[in-house]
Amino acid sequence: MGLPLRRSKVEPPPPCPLTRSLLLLRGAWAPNVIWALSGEARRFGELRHDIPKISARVLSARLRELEIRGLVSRQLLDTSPPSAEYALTELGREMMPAIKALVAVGHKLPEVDARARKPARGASIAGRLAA
Amino acid sequence: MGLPLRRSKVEPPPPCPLTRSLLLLRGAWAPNVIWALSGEARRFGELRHDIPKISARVLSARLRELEIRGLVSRQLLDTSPPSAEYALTELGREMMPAIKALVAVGHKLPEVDARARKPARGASIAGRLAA
DNA sequence: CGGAATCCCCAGTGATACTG
DNA sequence: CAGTATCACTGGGGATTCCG
Repeated sequence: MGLPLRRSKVEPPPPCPLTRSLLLLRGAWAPNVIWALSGEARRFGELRHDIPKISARVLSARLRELEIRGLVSRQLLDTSPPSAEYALTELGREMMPAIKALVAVGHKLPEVDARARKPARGASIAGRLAA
Repeated sequence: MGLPLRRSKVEPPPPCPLTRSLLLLRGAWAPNVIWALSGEARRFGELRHDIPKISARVLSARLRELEIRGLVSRQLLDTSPPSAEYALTELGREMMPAIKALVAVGHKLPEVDARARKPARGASIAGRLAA
């Protein structure tokens, strides 16, 4: 799979129906970027400000990926100094209801520490749930 | 390294409304696991068979995490040899419509190579879209 | 059979500096 | 302001092995 150069040695999981849409939400910062764009169009610098701690490198990468995947549009503004404006595409706006449905269910989830992925030795599930 | 400086261990991104639900879909195999459970209850070995190539280690980790997060229930069956049965909880079933909405939008997405995240030098976006 | 412990690798991210 | 180049590090995941 892949462009001529640099194939990944790590074989990806077989795709499931969810795969296509989840590709958009992959990456630690993708959700924040999409959410920040769910309102009105934003410029690069605005996004950096809206999403504290995100690095320019990652923001740039996620925006470019979302653009390639058809969720985000990029418009170079002929201003001085130059600026760029990002917005959700039609497809991007179509996806928002699905996203919001997910958010709604998320609110009903029990609060669990992120470390749930890294089970402490000897700690029982009950213990972690009770904490 | 010198002294035990508690160097920042990859600070997680600030949470956004999506974060909570996306924690469930994190990990390369989580979508497959959830999808495999969306029908009827399955045993550990059945899941390994349903999800080709998944390692026991990862399947176990994802199931445990989903259990902790309240999406999946685990029932130890008192059989011989011992077996375990996994199923979506009430909350898990509540999440399925949201998931399916996401799947529906996914079908409308343009087919883009997974390598979109690793832009090749000099290759234009248009070029990758046309490919 | 269901799962935990160990070892290793690499894709994604952060930090910083630099360019247009 | 809007990105890109380079380096270093981390932890998720694969493979294998061992346990109840």
